Formats: sequence, structure tokens, C-alpha cells
Amino acid sequence: MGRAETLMDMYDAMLGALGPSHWWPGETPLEIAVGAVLTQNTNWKNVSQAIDNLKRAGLLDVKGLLALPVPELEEFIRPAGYFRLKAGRLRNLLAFIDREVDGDIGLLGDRDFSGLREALLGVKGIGPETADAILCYALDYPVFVVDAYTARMFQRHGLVPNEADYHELQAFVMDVLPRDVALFNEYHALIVRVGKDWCKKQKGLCETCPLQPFLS
DNA sequence: CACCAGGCAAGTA
DNA sequence: TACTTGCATGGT
Repeated sequence: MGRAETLMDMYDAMLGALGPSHWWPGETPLEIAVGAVLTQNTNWKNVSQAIDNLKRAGLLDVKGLLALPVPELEEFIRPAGYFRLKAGRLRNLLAFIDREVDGDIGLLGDRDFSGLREALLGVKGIGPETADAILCYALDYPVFVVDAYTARMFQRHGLVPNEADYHELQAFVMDVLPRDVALFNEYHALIVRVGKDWCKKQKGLCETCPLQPFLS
């Protein structure tokens, strides 16, 4: 059985067990991009509170957020943790959006993929996962987002070497599956959902995991 | 109590 | 280049 078939069988198993994910949680490209920064190494539940704070204050707006004094921004996003760090990272991203497309993040979707990805990676605080999450979930580029769960899952199933880096994990999927934004969107979402419920860092409840049949 | 959560950058040797 | 550490809150 080839890699593409295996990956699609795993996808079907997860989708069949859990149903569609409807990711990313977030109503606008900007909300998704902000969430992508805030969720770095952080539980989504905490991020959700931070985003609610910004929403209720009517601040989910590039220029509005940039005009906000940093200490106030920090208070709004405090529940998401690393709030000083993330206030800076958010401002770096917002300044980028303001500079490139005058604050209209949707316009980034017209850009050449590779150039835009490189530009995002040039923003301090935006690494490969955050860049790809923004590209896939906010801007609809067909890119597969890799995260800690992805590495853990593929490693535990013996599909990739334990030392595989971000790009290798991403290529493992993208080299063999059709470049379909809906597919990559759902695939990453399913991996996170399965990871959260069955594949914690230390404990794994493999007996009831939808991917249990795929364990060698 | 320990450990984890949808990372990333800076520091050290 | 290859590790290590700081960043911070909230939940299990």
C-alpha cells in the first residue's frame, strides 16, 4: 500500500469517527490570523477568551489594534498566556498586514504563495506553523499545517523518522496528496482533534483511538 | 503536585 | 550547528 492510500485511509477513519471539523474556529481572516498567533503552545480554550475580549471591545481590526497602547493589548490577551510576548508578535503581524495591504488582510490572498509564505516567515514571531495556519485557514491556500500532534502521530505509526523536521513532515503529506485546500484544512483539524482526545504527550489511549487499526 | 496546551526566538557552547 | 531556556495562563 502506498503512502497516499495510507494517508487517505487514516483521513477517512478520523473523519468517519469524528465528522467534519468546520475549522478554523473564527469568523474572519483577521480573527483567524490573530488566533493563530495566540494559540502558539497554548490551549485553544484560553485563546478563545482572549479573542472574546478583543471582540467585545470591537477591536478585531488591524488599525484599531495597532492604535491600542501595548499595555492595554496585553490585558485583553492575558488569558492566552505569554501575553507580553504575544502582544509584540501580534503587533508585528498587524504591522505587516498594514504595510502590505493597508490592513485589508484578505488582499494577501492575491499574492504568490511562496513569496507570501517567505514574507510571513520574515515577521518576528511567525514561524512555519503559524504562517501555514494563516495561509490555509485565513487565506485558503492549499497548504498542510504541521503541528506537534502531527509529528507525534506519524512517528507513533512509524511513518516518518523521529527526527523528521517541520518541512519533512509537511512534504510527507503534500508530496502525495492532491493540493486541495479543503482536504488539507480538514486533515490538520482532524489530527488535532484526535490528538487532543487520544494522543496526549505522555499518555496515549490507543485502544479507542480512530487510528488504532493503523498501529503496527 | 506534575504535566500539558493547535510555537518561536534568543542564548549558549 | 545542536541543544537549552524563557515566555504565562488555565485546565486536568
